[in-house]
Amino acid sequence: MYRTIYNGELRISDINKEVELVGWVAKKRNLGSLTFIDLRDRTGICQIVFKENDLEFASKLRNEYVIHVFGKVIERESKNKNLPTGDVEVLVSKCEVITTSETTPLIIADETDALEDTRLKYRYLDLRRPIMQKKLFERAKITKTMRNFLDDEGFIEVETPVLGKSTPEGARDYLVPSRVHPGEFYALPQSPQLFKQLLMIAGFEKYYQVARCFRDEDLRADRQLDFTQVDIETSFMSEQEIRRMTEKMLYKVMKEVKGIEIKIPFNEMTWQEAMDRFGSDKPDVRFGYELNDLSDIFKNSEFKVFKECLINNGLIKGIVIDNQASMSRKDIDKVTELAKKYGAKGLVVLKFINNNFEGSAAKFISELEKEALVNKLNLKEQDVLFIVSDKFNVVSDVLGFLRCYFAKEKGLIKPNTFAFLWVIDFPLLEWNDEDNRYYAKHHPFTLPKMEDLPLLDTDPGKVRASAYDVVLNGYELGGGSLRIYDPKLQEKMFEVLGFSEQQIKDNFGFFVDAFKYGTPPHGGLALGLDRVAMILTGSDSLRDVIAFPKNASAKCPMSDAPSKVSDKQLKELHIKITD
RNA sequence: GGUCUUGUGGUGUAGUGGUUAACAUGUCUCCCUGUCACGGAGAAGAUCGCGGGUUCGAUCCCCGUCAAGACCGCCA
Repeated sequence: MYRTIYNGELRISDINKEVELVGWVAKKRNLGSLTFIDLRDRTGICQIVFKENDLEFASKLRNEYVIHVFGKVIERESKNKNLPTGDVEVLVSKCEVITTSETTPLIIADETDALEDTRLKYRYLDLRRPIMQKKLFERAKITKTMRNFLDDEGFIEVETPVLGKSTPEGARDYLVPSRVHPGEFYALPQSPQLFKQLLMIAGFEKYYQVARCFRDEDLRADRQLDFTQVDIETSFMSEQEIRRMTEKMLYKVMKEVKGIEIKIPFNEMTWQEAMDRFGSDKPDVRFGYELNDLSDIFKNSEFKVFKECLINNGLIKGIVIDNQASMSRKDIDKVTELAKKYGAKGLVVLKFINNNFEGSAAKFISELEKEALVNKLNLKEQDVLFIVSDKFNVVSDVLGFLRCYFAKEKGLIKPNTFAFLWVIDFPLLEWNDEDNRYYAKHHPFTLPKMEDLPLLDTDPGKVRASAYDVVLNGYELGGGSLRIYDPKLQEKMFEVLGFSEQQIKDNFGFFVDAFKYGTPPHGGLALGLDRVAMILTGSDSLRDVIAFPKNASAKCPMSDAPSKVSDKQLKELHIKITD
């Protein structure tokens, strides 16, 4: 036996107990004939004291040594109100060094000085920091709460294969070469989509899985190569029922993990409304700065930029930022640069000062237009109006970004506020100019809205889907849909997407076959567990809630993966490196 | 694939066309009986990412390269 109690659990009620403790030396304070050591384990730290005969031993102890301590719990002469264990300390009677430690390359404390690269290289030390442990404990609690909820609701957890079949749609697949079948490859799942639908056909009715998913795309602060989804599928449930159930689950998570009672049901917004008002299909609704359509006001504009935009079926929209008129030429240039990054050709900036507009484009605005703007936008002194004129997508992207940018700049985003939202009625399809065809916005198995079915032949881009996303603070937490269960409709979908008979057979043959044998209406959703954990722990990056993440260039700085393999391995896999 | 930013003792930063390369923290030694970001005194520790160029002289300017970060593209 190593310990009788955890370090972080010692309290005044333990006084006079003889205890055994283990842990890491977090800090040593040598006062001459008295030495204090903060001993850390996963529960926290407690102070141990060395006196008299033990002082020589204490002098040999260094940070991060693992030690085994025997002693008596005593009340402190001077207490520390900042520590849960601050009323007591352990007077050492015997101490053993279990293992020693070299000087660590980073400071093991909540406030470490190391950059992320160093932290990832020595991740096992980074994870020794109490704040990192707290985040992973919190993540585990989120998973556990979800599992408990789904178990209680009668769901069965089923594991689906990691080695599967490559599918053409969606993200780039991670491929795994087959040794037994030269020239053939497995793909790692981007999601267990097909399998969970097959489980519905099999008749399980309620399935879930905490599933690892893989996508070979570039990383971001909120994107990893491999990530975890809480994947859910149900039979015989309506869209509303699935949403209500998801809300109940998130309610429970928020209550048990954060102690916050969120409002359910969540607000709902159609995709069209989200795009029109916020320029995003995952809007952060913790602040305003909504988009306004100004096309009408400028319909007779003499301003060349606006005029040409409207002729080319574009539109003119703007956002109003309050108390922003003090921004300098330099600030405006910076914001314009950012806008260009999101595809804008330019940005019209109008300051509202002394009941008039200032800015390089102000001279192109007629008196009539000015009046209309002031009335429509309810402008106040020192407001600044940012206008973008372009195609719908560009206008939305740019203004959607700018509203978030200014909200951050102005500190409108308060920590520990959570704005959940459903975005519903997504478009079924998305046109791709490059490939000159439609792609499924969600995936090819998404059920179109029944009332929009006739449009599938006449105007496929207008068809809405029974698809929904749950959004939190501007992040897409997850999404789902009802699935097609009529083989004829599925055939039609493949047709609209431009798949040939052969392609369907090769890629989805087994799946299409299964639908011939009695398919229940079904649907579900998948929640990005990493993102939920990131937001609930108040982290800026997914990497803070994943134990061993990849860095931005898809490498693991600790293990140095990916790495070269031997010629022997390559030969077995029938693979040749060409460049 | 692209844009931008960064690279200086173990760690994190400052700085300069000619320096003994600065500061904090960490490390080591000595002193200290109530510390808890302990305090005091001292010491060690850096080919200024790598290669080339400009220059009498480059850590500094230029080019290339490598590495890291943020974002765009991409992520059904």
